[in-house]
Amino acid sequence: MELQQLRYVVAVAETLNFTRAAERCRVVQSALSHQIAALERELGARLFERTSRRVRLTPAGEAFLPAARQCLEAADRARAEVAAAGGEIRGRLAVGAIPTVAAVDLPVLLRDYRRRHPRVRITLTSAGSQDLIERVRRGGVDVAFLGLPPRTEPKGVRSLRLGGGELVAVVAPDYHLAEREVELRSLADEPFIDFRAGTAGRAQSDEAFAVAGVRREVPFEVSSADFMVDLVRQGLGVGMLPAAYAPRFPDLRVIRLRGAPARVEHLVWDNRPSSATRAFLELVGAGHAGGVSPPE
Amino acid sequence: MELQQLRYVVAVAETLNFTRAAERCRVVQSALSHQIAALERELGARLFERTSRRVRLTPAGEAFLPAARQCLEAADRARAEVAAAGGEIRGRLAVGAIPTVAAVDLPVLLRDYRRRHPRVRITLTSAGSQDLIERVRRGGVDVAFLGLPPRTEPKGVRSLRLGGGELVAVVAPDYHLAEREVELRSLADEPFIDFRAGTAGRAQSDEAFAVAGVRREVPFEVSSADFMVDLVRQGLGVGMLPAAYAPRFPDLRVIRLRGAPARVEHLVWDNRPSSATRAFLELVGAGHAGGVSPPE
DNA sequence: TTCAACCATCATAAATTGCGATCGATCGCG
DNA sequence: CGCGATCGATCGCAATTTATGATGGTTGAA
Repeated sequence: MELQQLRYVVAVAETLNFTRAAERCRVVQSALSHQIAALERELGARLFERTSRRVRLTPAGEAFLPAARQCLEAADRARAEVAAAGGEIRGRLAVGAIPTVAAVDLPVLLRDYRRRHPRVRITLTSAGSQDLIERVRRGGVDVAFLGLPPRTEPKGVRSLRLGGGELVAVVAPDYHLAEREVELRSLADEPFIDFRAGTAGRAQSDEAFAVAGVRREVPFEVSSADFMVDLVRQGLGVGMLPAAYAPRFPDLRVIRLRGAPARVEHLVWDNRPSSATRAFLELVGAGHAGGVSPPE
Repeated sequence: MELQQLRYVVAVAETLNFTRAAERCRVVQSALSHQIAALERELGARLFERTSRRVRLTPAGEAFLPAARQCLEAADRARAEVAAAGGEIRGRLAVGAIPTVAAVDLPVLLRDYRRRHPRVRITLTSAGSQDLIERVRRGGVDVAFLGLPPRTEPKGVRSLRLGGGELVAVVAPDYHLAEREVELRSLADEPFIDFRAGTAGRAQSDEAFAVAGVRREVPFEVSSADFMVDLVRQGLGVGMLPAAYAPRFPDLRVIRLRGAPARVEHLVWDNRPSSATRAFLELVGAGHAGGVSPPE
C-alpha cells in the first residue's frame, strides 16, 4: 500500500469517475486504473463497483475510505510539522462555529491568526454545536466555538469554557414593549421566538427563565439566529440573543434583561492538535488549558 | 512522500542506526539511505543528524515522527477495516488497565474477545490512570480501564462509568485486628498503607474516610498494589483494595468495611475506534454508550 | 443502430527502487 | 600513532514499478 494509491482511491471516491479522478491527479486514466486494481489485489477486495455507466463504493470501499483519508491527512500534517519546526507554521486550520458566537470576535481572531501565520489555509464552517463536536472528533474540523446546555462539558474532545456575553431580548421597532431594560420575569406573558427545543441556545434561555421562576410560551421555534430575527422583525414576538450578537441587526430594538445569565460558550479541539491548531489555541489563550484530570 | 519512506524513517528513529533499520526493513542499507535522503530533500529539512558514530533525530525529525507514525497506523487501520467489512475482524487491540481493575474480569474478557476475533493481535499494558488517558488520546492504547477521583470524568476521550466493587481492608494474618467486618471509623487509629497522594486509588480511599468524618494516618505510600501487599504482609499496617482484587492474595486477611463506597472505574477509548476496538466495546457493553451531550 | 462515455488492457517508455561494491570518516584499542 | 572495525554516503547497474498512449469492450441514450 502506498500513499499514491490512497490519493487515487480518494479521488475516485470523490468524483465517482475514473477519468476525472485521473485528471485531478494529473495522470492518465490507465495509470490510475492500474494502481487501484493493484491495491484491490493486495487488499483482496474490490473497493469500487464499476458498472460501465457508474462507479460506486463497495462496502469494503466505504470501510476503507475514512482511514485512507486520515492517513493522507497525517502525511500532510507530518509535512506541515517539519515546516513548523523550521519556524514557519503551515498546513490547514478548519475552524467551526455556531452562527451566534459571542465570546470572541471571530473575524478579528482569524485576521490576527492569518497575519501571524500567513501560510496556513483557513476554512470556516458554520454548524450546530453537536454537529461541530462530532466533526472535531472525526478530524474534519480542528477547532470549534459552540454552545452547550448549562453545566455540561463536551465529551471526547478537549475544551475550554469561554465567558460569553449576556443574553438580551430583541423586538421589532414598533413592538409594544417600550422599556430599554426590564426584569426577566416581566416578559413572562410575551410570545417568544427561540431556537428549537433540544439545542444549546434554547436550553440557555430556558435556564434563565427557570432560574427566575417563570413559565413562558415559545410559539415559534427556529433553527438559526437569522430565522429568529426574521420573525422578530414581523413583530411575532420576542427573541433572545447574545448581547454581542444583537448589534448586527440595527433595525431591531434591544431590551436588556436584569437576571439573565451570561451565555456560556466552549472552545473545543481535537486530542492531537496540529501545529497550526496549537498556534490558534495559543492565540485564543487556551495554550495549556483544557482541564486535565488529576493523575491516578 | 510515500509510505515506504515513512516506514524507513520510523525504523531509523527506533534503532538510531541505518544499517539495523535496513535489516529490519529487509533492504540493503544503501536503499534506505537513498530513500531517506530523497524524503529529506522533498521536505527541505534533515530528519536525522548523522555523526559518523551516532544517529540522532533533528528537531524537524522529532516534529515529523508522531504524524508519520499516525500515518502508518491509519494505513494499517485502512487495511484492517477492509478485512472487517468482509466479515472478519483483524488488526490490533491495545488494552490498557491499572493494576487493580475490579469492575471487570479482564482475563475472561480478553479470552472471550480472542475467541470471537482470533485474528486480532491483542496487547495488554499496565499503567497509571492518567498515563493511560494520555496514551488513549495519543492513540498508543485503544481502550483502557482505569480509576478516577470521585465525581470526575476523563477529558478528551470517550468514556463509560463502570460499577466497581467495594473497597476492603487487607491485613497480615497475625495483625491485631480480629474482626471480619468493622465500621470504617473504627480503623481510624491504624497505620495505613495506601497509594501515593494524587493517585485515583488514594483519592477513593481518602473519600471514604472523609465521608465517615475520620482522619487517618498514611505512613506508607506505594505506587502499586503489589508493593502495598508486600508491606501489609510485613504487618506494617492496613491496606485498602477493591474487594474483587483482594482474593488474589490468599495469605492476607480481608476485613469488610461498613460505610466504604463502591470503587468507581471507567472504561475509556479514543474518538475514532477501529473495528477491532468497536468489537471490544460491544463485548463490554459500551457499544453505543459514552454519554453524548445533548445537541445545540 | 449509432454514438458517446467510460473503464480495462496491452505494449512500451520512463522513473523509481533496490542491489552490491566501495569510499571516507570516526572511534576504540593496542 | 597506526590499525581495524563500524557506519553512513555514493555510484553504476539491474529489477521493478509506474506512467503513457492507443485500443477494445460494454453500456445507456439518442
